[in-house]
Amino acid sequence: MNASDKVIGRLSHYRLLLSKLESQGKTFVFSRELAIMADGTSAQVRRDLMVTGYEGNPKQGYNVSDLLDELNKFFNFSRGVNAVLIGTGSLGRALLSYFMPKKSRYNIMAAFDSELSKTGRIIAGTRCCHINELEFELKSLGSVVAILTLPAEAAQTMATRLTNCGIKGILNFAPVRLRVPDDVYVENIDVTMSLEKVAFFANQKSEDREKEV
Amino acid sequence: MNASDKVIGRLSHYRLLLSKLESQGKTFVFSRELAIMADGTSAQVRRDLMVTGYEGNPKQGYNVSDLLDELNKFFNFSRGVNAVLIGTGSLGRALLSYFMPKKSRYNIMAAFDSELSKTGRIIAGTRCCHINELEFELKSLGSVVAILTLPAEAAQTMATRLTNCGIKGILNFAPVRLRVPDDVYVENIDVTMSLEKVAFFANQKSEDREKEV
DNA sequence: AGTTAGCTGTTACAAATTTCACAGCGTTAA
DNA sequence: TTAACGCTGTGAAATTTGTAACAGCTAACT
Repeated sequence: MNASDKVIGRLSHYRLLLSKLESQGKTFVFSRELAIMADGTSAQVRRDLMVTGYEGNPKQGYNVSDLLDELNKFFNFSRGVNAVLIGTGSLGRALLSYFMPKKSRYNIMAAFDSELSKTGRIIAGTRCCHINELEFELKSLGSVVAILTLPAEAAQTMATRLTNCGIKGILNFAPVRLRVPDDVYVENIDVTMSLEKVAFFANQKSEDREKEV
Repeated sequence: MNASDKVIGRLSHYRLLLSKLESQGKTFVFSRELAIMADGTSAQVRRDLMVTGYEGNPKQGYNVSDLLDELNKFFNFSRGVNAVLIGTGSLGRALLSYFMPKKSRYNIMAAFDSELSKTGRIIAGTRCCHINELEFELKSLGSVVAILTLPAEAAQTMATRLTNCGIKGILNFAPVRLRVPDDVYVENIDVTMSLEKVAFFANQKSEDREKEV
């Protein structure tokens, strides 16, 4: 099975929508309804769901709970998602509170920082270790993904260290494209770039409006 | 001129790379070099740069400063990017420090929150107003984009309020697809979805590796 | 001045992604 | 039981996005 990046992103979104619907007590949902919530088309929803193998019912649509189970199986998150976070600057700390350990399926097992003043503490329920202990800690943690919230200059070095430890997935907030082996997946979130995109298109839309008048 | 979302994103990235190169004293750069830094191909770089109209030199490549100027002109950020931020939770505050007012070209003019306890203060150099003052404040601020860092439940209501005020661009961190008029651009950053993508592909890559053996 | 090497700009091609369209099916209603 | 409706699953078309290839040019060298 090979699904593209985009399909996986949307499936994750459908998963979220379905869990909302389930908690609202809805038992069946049509592709069209999901499409509206996900800002897509019904054909796209159906096509995306094909990769999971789950089949809907021509009259009732999709069974919310069953499809949700199927997606959870598909994502294979039975034991939740385990991660480590590197860099406890303001963004790193914000993510630690965001994924605060409790009912969430996302567990940040440990945070790391190079500044001694920040280590040895608990931040938002997560223990913060010195970066020197990275390799040692990762050995006992097993399979995890890494969240990189550190300055651009330090990101590549850290990515290399992480891949050397066998890390296969990195969520990178540093505005740098990381060079990693083929068997490692990197997802970039570049807030500045996104903001510039928004500003650009906002500008453009304003200008379009002016022209029309 | 109509450039796609993706092209604009990459141009923004080139802009960042060029400003780094300029500060390093590099005067000329080849499409191939930019491609390596941006994790793309040289053809794509050249193709992307076509939309700006700037032309390079077949022997020396692109003049770093000139191309940077051209891109700044293209993005029309001469007076910087002005934004307001809605929601001063942990993520909102992290972004306020990230875009801390100083040499940055990104100015968060004001932050808003519905909790009275958080308003009337200065957070990371940005004054925080009560959400009731949104419409009033926006009038005096002129053209800005909005950054939404608030709970999913509140996002749609706020998006509607913002578009009613004439906002044309929204950077949305809430895990909801916003319904806005056609002349408003929305860029979504969904950290949870991105993390799930990373976890999924990391899983897959690990499995692929096991099969090969 | 003429030649050469190698990069750019751009067109043509290829791949990926989305949308269309419709056969087939399951439920409902008569 | 049968008929009808309307949704799903999916092959095929359309669109979008990325890649390849090459003519043309410019600096450097003879």
